[in-house]
Amino acid sequence: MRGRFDFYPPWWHGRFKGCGYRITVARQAILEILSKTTEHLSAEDIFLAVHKKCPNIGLTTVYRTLDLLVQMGLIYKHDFGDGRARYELAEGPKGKLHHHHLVCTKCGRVIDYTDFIDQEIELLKQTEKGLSKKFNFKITNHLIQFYGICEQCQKGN
Amino acid sequence: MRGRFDFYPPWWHGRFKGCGYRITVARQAILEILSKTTEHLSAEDIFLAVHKKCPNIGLTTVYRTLDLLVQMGLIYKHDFGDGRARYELAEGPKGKLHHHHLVCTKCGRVIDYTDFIDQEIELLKQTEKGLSKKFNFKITNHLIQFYGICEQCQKGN
DNA sequence: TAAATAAATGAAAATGGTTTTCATTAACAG
DNA sequence: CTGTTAATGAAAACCATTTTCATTTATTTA
Repeated sequence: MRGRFDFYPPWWHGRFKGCGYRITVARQAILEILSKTTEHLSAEDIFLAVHKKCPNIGLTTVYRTLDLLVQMGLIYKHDFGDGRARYELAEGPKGKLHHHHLVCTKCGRVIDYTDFIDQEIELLKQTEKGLSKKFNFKITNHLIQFYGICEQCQKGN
Repeated sequence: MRGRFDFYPPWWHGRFKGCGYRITVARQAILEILSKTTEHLSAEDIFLAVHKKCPNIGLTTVYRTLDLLVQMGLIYKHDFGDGRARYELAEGPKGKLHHHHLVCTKCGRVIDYTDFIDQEIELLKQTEKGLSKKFNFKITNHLIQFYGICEQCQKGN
């Protein structure tokens, strides 16, 4: 049975129209993949997932689409130090909790956490203010990440 | 005129000996370059600088030496998002102030800052403790970085 | 001090994620 | 439906970094 909103176009259509971008099969497929996972997918991950449904979509298009989505602010591009970029939906129609990441340096697992975010934000705000003033540096962004060994890797192997 | 300590081997010799590593011309040259700059040099920067004095030292050796130095904890390897790793001496014989970085997303300039570090460290400590407990994650490292536009880039160009 | 040995090195090739090129296809305004 | 132009796919290019392998060199041993 169809949900109540299935007759309306996906929420991101407006964003595309507003920017003059075309809504293509590839772009819809890629956004669909990203909106159906909580993982941090690499370009290749996304390519493989998209490929199952649309085998004619190439890796190049995946990269180009991801760049576009990052530039539009629809997704985040992360570097967890494993030599490949990872992507994550920035927000859904309902919005999404701001979070930071715990990265396991052994298996590469990434854990999102929202705890302590308030304190972090507070500190960041103060630091940003101080640094902006002292160095006359206009801060637009920050990166906080913790590295270590996850539960699983501490136990077996 | 020679300084008082020029007759003693450089302070890192002990570290090498202790680990069973050999003290070679290339390693000394690379460490010398790194200890004479406050900049965040890329492997190629270092290769070029070393090349002036010792044209026979190859880029491969620079990469290998940098890996070794990182592993020994003598230098830090940073990723400021410009597609190449950057290296910085971790500490001198007198030690070095712990600092974080402000990265200009326009020109790539990196500013070290030590201000607010105490508060940051305090927050990090608390956060690490909380996260370790909640996720049973053994945190070994963290990354804090601010991005924005530097003074020069705000003005001209 | 000279020979032995194992680590370190240089040059060239390989790797691998990402970007560019260019001819073709498809979205969508009219 | 048709023309315009953005979007695309395939292949090649890119570029920082790593690997291979034969040679050199720092250090050990005799």
